[in-house]
Amino acid sequence: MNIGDVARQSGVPPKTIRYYEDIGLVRPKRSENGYRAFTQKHVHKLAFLGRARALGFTIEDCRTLLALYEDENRESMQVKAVAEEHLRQIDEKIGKLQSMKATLSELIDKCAGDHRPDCPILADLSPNNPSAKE
Amino acid sequence: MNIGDVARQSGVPPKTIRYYEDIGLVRPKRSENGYRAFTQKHVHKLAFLGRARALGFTIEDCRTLLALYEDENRESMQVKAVAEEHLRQIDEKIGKLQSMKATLSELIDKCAGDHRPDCPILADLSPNNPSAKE
DNA sequence: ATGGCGCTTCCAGCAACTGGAAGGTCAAGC
DNA sequence: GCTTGACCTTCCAGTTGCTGGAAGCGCCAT
Repeated sequence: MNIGDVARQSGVPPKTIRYYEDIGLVRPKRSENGYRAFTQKHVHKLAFLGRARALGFTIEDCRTLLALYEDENRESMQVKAVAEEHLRQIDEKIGKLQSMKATLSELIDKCAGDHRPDCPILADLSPNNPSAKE
Repeated sequence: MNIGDVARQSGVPPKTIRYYEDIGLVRPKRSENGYRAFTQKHVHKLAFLGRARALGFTIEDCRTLLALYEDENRESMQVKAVAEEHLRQIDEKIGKLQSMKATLSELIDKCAGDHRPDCPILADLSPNNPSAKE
């Protein structure tokens, strides 16, 4: 199977598949003509990767998950550990974003948004403002 | 003032200040010896940038905000517009992360996390799973 | 044989820094 | 006067995960 077919079947774009080969996530053989020769197994793997990435796992996480996926002797706690750590990272990101959102919303509320130059948003960003964190 | 002092006073690391000069956010003069010569105004600007970045504004947003900050004839609606657009982006990110979090939490809950290989997390990532989105 | 796709490689770029190497400067101490 | 060490300078590379584009083959149909 050529890269285009695999892309269609797995939902992972050709460019990305080549990149994944570069970093060793998939290792297709080559045909006589130099084309990458994929099997159904590769399609499978790539779809797996696509889903893991969609859940926000890093490439390194994906490498680990893929290895566990293919390891008959894995223990589900290994998988769970990776997922839990990832969940922590997500929570952290959400927390930061929500804190930004809170500040930003507040400032936006206070800003008249008219034709006058006075603006609480700029005032807050200004170092003259004593409400600086750190 | 040398870069180190400015870094201490503004909270922006020297490397970052040099980078900001590279991309034209600050334009310090140079001393005889080739050192960057900063003024209090630069400290001010850099602190402003530091805060804007901490609120998650992109560098391009920062460029815009800084220009508005220094423009006596700005209209607060211009600032507000930038902030509102940024808030939208943040909301979008939060939404995506929360959706990931929801899926991930669910899977983690379902996973025994023991010594057996069976794992709902891997099962969900597997393309054999019909619950695929997209 | 001529299109027009599809495949290949390699190089560059995105965002926003950050680390490190190689080297010049400056003030202090002996 | 010389060394030490903390600064400063520039430039290059790496981070994350692709994505776009150029140049150049292969393959199939007309």
